[in-house]
Amino acid sequence: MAHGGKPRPMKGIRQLAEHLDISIGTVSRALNGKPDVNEETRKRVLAAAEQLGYVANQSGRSLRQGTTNVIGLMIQSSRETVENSDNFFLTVTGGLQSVFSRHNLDLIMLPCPHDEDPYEYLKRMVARRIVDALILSETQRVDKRFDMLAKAKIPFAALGRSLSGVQHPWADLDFDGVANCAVDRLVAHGHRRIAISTPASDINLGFVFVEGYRRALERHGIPYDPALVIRAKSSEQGGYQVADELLGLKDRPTAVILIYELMAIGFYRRVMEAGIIPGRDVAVVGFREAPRAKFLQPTLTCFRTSLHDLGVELAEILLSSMPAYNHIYPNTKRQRTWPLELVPGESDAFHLTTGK
Amino acid sequence: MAHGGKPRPMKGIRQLAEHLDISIGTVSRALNGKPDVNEETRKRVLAAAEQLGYVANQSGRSLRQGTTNVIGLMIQSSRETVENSDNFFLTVTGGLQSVFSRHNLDLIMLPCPHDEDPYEYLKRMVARRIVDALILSETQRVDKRFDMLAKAKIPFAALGRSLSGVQHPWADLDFDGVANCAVDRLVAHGHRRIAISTPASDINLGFVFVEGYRRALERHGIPYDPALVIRAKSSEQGGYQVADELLGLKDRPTAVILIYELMAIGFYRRVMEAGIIPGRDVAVVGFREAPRAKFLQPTLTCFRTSLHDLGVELAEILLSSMPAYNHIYPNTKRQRTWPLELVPGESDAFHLTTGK
DNA sequence: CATAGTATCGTAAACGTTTACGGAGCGCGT
DNA sequence: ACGCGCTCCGTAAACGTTTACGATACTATG
Repeated sequence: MAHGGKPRPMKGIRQLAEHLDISIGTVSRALNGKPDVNEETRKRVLAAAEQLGYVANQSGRSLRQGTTNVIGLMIQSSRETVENSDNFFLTVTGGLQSVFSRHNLDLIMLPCPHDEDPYEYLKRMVARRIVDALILSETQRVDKRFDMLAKAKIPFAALGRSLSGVQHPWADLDFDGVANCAVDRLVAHGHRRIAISTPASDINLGFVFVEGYRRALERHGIPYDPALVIRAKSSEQGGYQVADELLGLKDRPTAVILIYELMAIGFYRRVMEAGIIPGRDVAVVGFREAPRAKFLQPTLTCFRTSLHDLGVELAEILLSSMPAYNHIYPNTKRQRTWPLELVPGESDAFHLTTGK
Repeated sequence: MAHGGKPRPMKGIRQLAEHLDISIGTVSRALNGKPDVNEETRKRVLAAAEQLGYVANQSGRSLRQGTTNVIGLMIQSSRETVENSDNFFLTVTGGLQSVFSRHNLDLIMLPCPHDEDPYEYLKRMVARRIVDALILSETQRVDKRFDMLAKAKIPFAALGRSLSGVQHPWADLDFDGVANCAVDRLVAHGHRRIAISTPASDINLGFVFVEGYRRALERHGIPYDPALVIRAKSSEQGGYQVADELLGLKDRPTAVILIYELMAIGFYRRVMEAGIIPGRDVAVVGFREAPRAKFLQPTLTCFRTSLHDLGVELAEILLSSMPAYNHIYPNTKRQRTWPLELVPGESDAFHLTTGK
């Protein structure tokens, strides 16, 4: 109240302290909710901080307590994923944030440049200590990043499984279950030659997907034919290419399972060029539901899920493995396959033999 | 060489210094390329740092020199954009990074949660001093964020224009030019009633787009009819809705300009439901080129550009307005409309009156 | 030889916090 | 009167850097 006037830009906690005629230590304690401070003075401090617009300098705080209150989500804008991944990550991000924000944690995205090795990039980010914990995506089959983070004792969780040695927390879409469900449905509709698409890179989800497919076939006593597993980019072009390859086979499949729903657009196009009509001559099942898949004709059979809720789950998994928070999120299951729900469409609604 | 063994995890510059038997100050100078250090010792220091995997702690550095070497790209995953942002941000990010990495600057993405006011979110991020400079996207017509950053003296650039008071650096797609070009082309093909779509929110690009359209019409002596400006979401559904609204008009337009190419999918669908064939009965022009637009039939006339290069330009614009870098990037033009190139398709290739 | 200049390095202060530690004041029971 | 425990607060050290400043050794110059 003494030297009134406009709230000048705060320089630091020291100014705030001498404005209040309290010691700097007490101010800090008051702001951080420490117990040994009079409730009355705490109110004063909080009010003054609010009024003067004081916010603790993150660098000072991090330096002292070795914590940043920031969680990093690493994404690799690899050439393949960059074509279709934005909505995916942004939606999951929404779920993550809804949990983190409750604990005053901020989420930042760490986009690894195309031309940099993801491992080196991550190492740099870790060394900089800009984040307290990490969420990794686009997990490789064997992923050195996990071992590195484990060794560096940085808490992390993965959006996607991996076969790495370390037992890490993760949440992942249930590729296995989807492949199973798709095969079951197609077999029930009379199909025996069923093709499947998988990403070209050695990202782990492709293996899980194909493995689920393989086991489902086995269950139905259908031989596994490697020629029916097509590697292609997860894009329209990829779908086009898948159709192209399958059309070239001597013994063509009667059904196909696509790992990404957008591929159906290209797939439809290519087979129609060959006079084959999806939903009548060939059955098509897509993976995730996307708004644009709704506009396909015939409508695409695919799988629905809430990526937002997946983000929520993943955030809780991460927090449960952070020492500072695992009392809030007790040791829940730290590895979670996220279910998807079948959305029947017209693209595989016919029965192969009866033709209806 | 003395106490050999595995490179233990570095604790700090101090350990590195005593490992080399040099003073901590010299080590710091050597690492940072300061002049007054022997080239020979510098080599030794760099080698040791590399070998021991030492990387400067960012908190300590930031605290001392008030700089973080991090640039933030703020994105708002607003409900509308999240559905269609596609690869847009990730592609621009690639361009940004290719420039920033040359200066040892890292880019992080700051995703503003749905439920938080972007202004408050930004204020918090600024107060935390986690970034040196900012790139703002999805600029509003009047955008308080600009004034705030200007007042706080945080360097920034915008991906998109704004009408705010402050004269800020920006790079933006040439919505104006695109609208002009599209109108010119359609008029040349005999059209006089031309509709246009614009986003529902008060994001600035919509205004620029429609304004360019209005002026182009004026140039051709065609009256501006507000009924032909349709507000819709930039998605397939939005395109569907645009077609729906236009079909309801008594005096239907013969051509439409869509602000987002994906809208064409929904637009095509709706008009075909009404027995109207795009490219024959109605002319369609889309905005940006996207892989999936290639799969439309008839092919969509749209506009191509390199979003990566736009990112490069934007990065340079930002650096040129940062005190520490503007000697490297001299005062280039700090406001840049980014050109797009027409990609003629079949969707507007016919002449209205001759019908060919 | 004295002096000035140069190249290289060490010392210590500073950046803004948090927190361990101790001290002052007070009430209370013996 | 004394000691004890409790509440509240001030002091100062520490986190890991960078950098202004001064110190040293050496070279060149007169």
